[in-house]
Amino acid sequence: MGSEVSTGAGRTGRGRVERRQAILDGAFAVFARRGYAQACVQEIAGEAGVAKPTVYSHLADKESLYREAVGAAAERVGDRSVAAVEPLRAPAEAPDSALHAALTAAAHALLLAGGGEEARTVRRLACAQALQFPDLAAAVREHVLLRPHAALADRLARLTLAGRLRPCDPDRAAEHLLALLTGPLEYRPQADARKVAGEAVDVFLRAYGP
Amino acid sequence: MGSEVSTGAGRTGRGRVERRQAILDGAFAVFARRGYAQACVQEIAGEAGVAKPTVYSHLADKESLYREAVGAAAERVGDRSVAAVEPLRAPAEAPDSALHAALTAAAHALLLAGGGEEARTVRRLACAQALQFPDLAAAVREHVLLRPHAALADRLARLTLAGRLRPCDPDRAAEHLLALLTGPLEYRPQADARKVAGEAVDVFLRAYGP
DNA sequence: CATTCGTTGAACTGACTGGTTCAGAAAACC
DNA sequence: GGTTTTCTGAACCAGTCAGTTCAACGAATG
Repeated sequence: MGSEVSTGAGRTGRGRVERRQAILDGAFAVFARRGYAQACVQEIAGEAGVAKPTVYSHLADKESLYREAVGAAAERVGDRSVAAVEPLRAPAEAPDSALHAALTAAAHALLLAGGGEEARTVRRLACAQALQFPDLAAAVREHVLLRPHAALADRLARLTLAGRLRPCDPDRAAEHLLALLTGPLEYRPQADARKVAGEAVDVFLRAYGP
Repeated sequence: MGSEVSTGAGRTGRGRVERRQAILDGAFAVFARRGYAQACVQEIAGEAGVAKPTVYSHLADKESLYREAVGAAAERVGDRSVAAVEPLRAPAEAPDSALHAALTAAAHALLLAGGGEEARTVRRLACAQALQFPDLAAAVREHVLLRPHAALADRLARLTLAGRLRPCDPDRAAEHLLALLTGPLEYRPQADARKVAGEAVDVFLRAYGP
């Protein structure tokens, strides 16, 4: 009781939240390379440079470890994806080549955010335990899939209204653009992101251009 | 040794292979609803209407059960997908509307084969244990993803050569069409397959039509 | 009828691991 | 330096489940 008065921080001077974060980071790393069932709490503790009881003093059990670690990562990925779409606020009077460039840039950023290592891992982990933790899978889906889709659809709607795209359902258009982006990665995981983005935008604009 | 002479069948008069198949079917069902770790061999035996030692008399261990069951299902899905593309051998002199119709039919069939319950389950199971059985994941990928892609690319190449599509890389075109098909299912799992297929082909032909 | 072979049910072993406990070490605080 | 608190390491408990063993059973077979 005395220590919190003196420092004002959580409990032990400095390092309460940092240590919790270290544990969550370790948990994510271990879950990523072992999967849920194979990961043992012992190893997570080691990864975080901490003893097993310490882990349990921060998170209730293995399940919480998983939920917190994966959920936080999903949020990060979602944030990055939404941010990638944000610059797509086209000034109405720009030429068509600028639209093409802006779209390509956004597509490329989106691909880096949604196809990167962390994003891939999050999707795999969520899918792997979808039966056991369906609510977590739903939350990940919300962050990683639906939020970026909604953000992109918003931008496309504005572009359509500005006459930069042929009249269309922006939700449908967003689905198609995202599919054109992420689909090729399934078939060629090693493909150059910039090239994939360029091709996707080309096809998209041929179909949805004015 | 004596019995095979008399009946000519595997071992016990009738039912050796049928029983093995029943066990594999049971295994697939149980793995599908529990996941690998949660599934216990006892339940698989029950699902197949058989005792636990009988299971082990047909397959070596739980891992084999998983590999055989998932592998066989992946092969079925792959076969169905390839068959869906097969009718796309367009007579060269047909009108463009016939191309559109044929493409839509193939797309719809492809969607039913690759987006159906079994296909989804196979993908989930393979992805879930990808770390533990990477070779199985690769095999599933081969059957469920790469084989249909190659078959479709073949058809698109012939169509391109016949002047029915604008000159393009058929591999890339196949990726894009498949992406347009399966992508929307990620965002709207309940969507009408026929509608999704129609929209995908519309977009595809606007971008790749002659 | 006697034999043979696969099936069955049940019990058993062995390994693994999540989660807890506890006494002692280390560090922060005054 | 003395006090308090957290962290550590190790042992421990309990539950689960893969895989095995075995005696009894039943159906074909001769």
